[in-house]
Amino acid sequence: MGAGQAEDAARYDPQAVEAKWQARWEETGAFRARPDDSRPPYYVLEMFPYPSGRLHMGHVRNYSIGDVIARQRRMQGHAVLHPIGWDAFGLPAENAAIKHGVHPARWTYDNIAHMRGQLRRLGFSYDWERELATCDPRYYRWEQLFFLRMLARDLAYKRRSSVNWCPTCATVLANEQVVDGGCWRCGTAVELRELEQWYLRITAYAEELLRDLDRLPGWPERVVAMQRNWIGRSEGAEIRFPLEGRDGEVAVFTTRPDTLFGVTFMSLAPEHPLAGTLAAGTPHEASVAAFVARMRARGRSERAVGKEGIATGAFCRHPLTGARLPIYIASFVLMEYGTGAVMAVPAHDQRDFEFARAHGLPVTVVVQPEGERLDPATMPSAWEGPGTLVDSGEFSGLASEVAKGRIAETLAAHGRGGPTVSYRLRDWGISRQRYWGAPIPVVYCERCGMVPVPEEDLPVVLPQDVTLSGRGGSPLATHDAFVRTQCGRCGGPARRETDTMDTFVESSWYFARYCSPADEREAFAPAEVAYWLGSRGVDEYIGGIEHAVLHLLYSRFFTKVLRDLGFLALDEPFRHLFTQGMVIKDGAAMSKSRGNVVEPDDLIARYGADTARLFCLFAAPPERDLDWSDAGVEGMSRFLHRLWRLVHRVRDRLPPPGTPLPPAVATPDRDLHRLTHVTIRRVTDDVVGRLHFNTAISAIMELTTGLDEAAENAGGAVLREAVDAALKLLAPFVPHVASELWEATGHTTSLDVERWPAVDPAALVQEAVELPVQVNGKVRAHITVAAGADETQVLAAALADARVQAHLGGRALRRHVVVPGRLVSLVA
RNA sequence: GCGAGAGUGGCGGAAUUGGCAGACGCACGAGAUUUAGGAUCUCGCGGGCAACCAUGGGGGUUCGAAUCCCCCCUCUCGCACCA
Repeated sequence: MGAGQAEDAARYDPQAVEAKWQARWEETGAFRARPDDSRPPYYVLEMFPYPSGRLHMGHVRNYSIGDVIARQRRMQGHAVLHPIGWDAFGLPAENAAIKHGVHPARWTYDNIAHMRGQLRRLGFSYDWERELATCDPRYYRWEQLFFLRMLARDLAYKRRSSVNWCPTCATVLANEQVVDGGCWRCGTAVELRELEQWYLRITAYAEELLRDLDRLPGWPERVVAMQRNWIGRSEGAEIRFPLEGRDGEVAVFTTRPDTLFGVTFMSLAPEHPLAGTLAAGTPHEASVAAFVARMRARGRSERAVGKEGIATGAFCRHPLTGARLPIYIASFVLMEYGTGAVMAVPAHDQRDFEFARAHGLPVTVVVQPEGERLDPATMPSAWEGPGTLVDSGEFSGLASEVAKGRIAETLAAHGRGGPTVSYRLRDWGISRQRYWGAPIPVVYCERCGMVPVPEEDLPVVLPQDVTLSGRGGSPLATHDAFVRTQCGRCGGPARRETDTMDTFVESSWYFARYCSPADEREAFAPAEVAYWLGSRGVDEYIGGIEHAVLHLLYSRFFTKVLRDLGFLALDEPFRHLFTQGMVIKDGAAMSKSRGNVVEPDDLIARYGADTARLFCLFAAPPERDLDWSDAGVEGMSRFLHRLWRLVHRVRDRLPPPGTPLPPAVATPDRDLHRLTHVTIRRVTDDVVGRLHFNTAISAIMELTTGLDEAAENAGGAVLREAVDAALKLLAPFVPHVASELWEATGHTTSLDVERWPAVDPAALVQEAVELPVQVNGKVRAHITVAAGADETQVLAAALADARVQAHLGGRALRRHVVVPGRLVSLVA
């Protein structure tokens, strides 16, 4: 079709427009982040993706949200750091290698290349020069350094214990990575295995991690709550019960020291060290060993049914009364919590109660609730509430709350325990028996034992030439050239550690590395870190809620460790956290098995990136789940086409950019002028304050509708102001089409660096306002009064209205309320 | 059980501090234009003929409640034998 220029311009072609602007941004390095002391810094970060192969709509939404913030803050005059990278280690790469014979590195970097292309095609304003991949030795060498420094400070250590084992992934999982008794990645039921593992001492920071949650007002409450629960601080007492007839004691943790005189037996976890030894050489030995073996074979969730147990035949003594207490092994006692042993008080703990009834053990009531008398013989369940102590020696008669402290003190005086605090949080197990991860930089010397790799020998590079069988065991263990090495201390023969680190370690500090991703001498260049992170941390961190106690807890821990190691001057990594909702279609999350996946590539090919972004931002406020709607996408596309036509229709009437408004905007133009500034105010509030992009976009839509209606008659300068404002306000959402129209309306500057429009309060002033009038609580009329009218005038106008008169029906006015600018309320 | 959040038209959602409930978009209906359109434009669009009734249900506070208070129901998410 012999298209003239006019026809070309009249047609919005997103593909062409987007290609043009993406090329220009790349040429000019428009989004390069440089510290600039004349500007306030702003660091906006989205959780970096795992390079799974392709983006999904959740990514598009996540990164669209971040990009609006980045672009808007830039226009507000901030120097903005908006980086992107790849969480590139992990099991899928290794599984793909086993299945398809591709090397994990190849698979990973191919995926990165493809996904990088997708991100560029969406027009996100990243500083691509800061892109990093965690599988790059130039990245993980610093992680190995942190590990060595942690090792030197006893914040990293190795210990043998029972750990969560995923048989499908053939590796160990941290407690945080076990979800409902299954693997967080594949869902397979987790088994317990006895293994020697590396741990990071996150428990040393339990108190600070908990306390500083109060310093995170910019975090969603529920994430804070989840972390608080996860850390699980509880105050109570440690109490030690001496064993009968042998040396040693059983230590327990209890939150109810007040019930100490109600203890009738002891319960140990099957993994408790005493579980194997107490019955040794007695008639109980075989049955206890069998029970322990049976329990150990069970996973955590299988154990959670029923209250099984067995007597060891051994006894301990009550620390205050000397009473003889039988020791049991019980299925429900967890080795990971407290001391792995529980003092059983059946009258006042439901679990102990059920166990006692099942095993015919005595029940002793020592706390009587107010207005009730518990009878051990007939009570149907334990009384776990407060009350008055009975049968508790010198403590009888005390309120249970008071008795807690008294008994704990008395125990301390007798050297049998004392007040203490227990946490649910366990140390973070980071050993993984897999290949595609960062090597743990230690060696095992025949002479010196475990020896850290000297810092100057870092990085310990992951070898490329491995065979991945998928048959379990760390693949590195079979790599002779890797394993065989020299001791860094004595130079003798040594074996390398063949476990790799949990990939959550890499993602715990990447946000800081973005400050100086290419620095070869230091992990974090001080000047860059001081500027971008300072003591504030990331200004806005955006991602899914699923990492509430994984990544987000580990990152907080790492930040505090790096601070204490002198790498950062930061207490908390993320000043403000934004958790976006999921993308839902047909009532469920998009997934291949459901067949409800929308491919970003298809969407972009059909409508362009601007439409894809706009829909993600418009369909719901970002913290809520987003219901996908193909028709809704059409609507967004229509809006952009309409905008395009509108701007091209009016562009010939626009005076040159920068034409000043007349000193006083005259009446027919006032409405558009006012609408422009009302919109600026609404959009600014929504984007800066609440991050409610859906309402910001609808406000801009209203402006374009108003513009459309006023276009024929509006004066040039006011029209220019409205068009410019609309394009600037749209720039963060739909940067390509906004830039193109900006250029089409005669601007020679780049829209990306334009200043965000400011509200002119004078423009908001109205000459007359319409007010609703309520009579006895119902709106009965509308009156128009001068904007500055005082209460008397407004009331007079309301009473003069015929409909108001009719509804008053001649009755006397009993009361009136005039809210200036809002309404009039009359009571008759 | 504990913790967090949500419940508003046919649908997604709006109402920022108690002040005109339903902005904006979708879907739908009518019309215009068009060779045609799943393009574009205009109008309409919670229910009810109306008085009125409507923000999960029931009470309350108030001149006025989607919004605040009390009780209840439903749904989503997280944690859960944590001693």
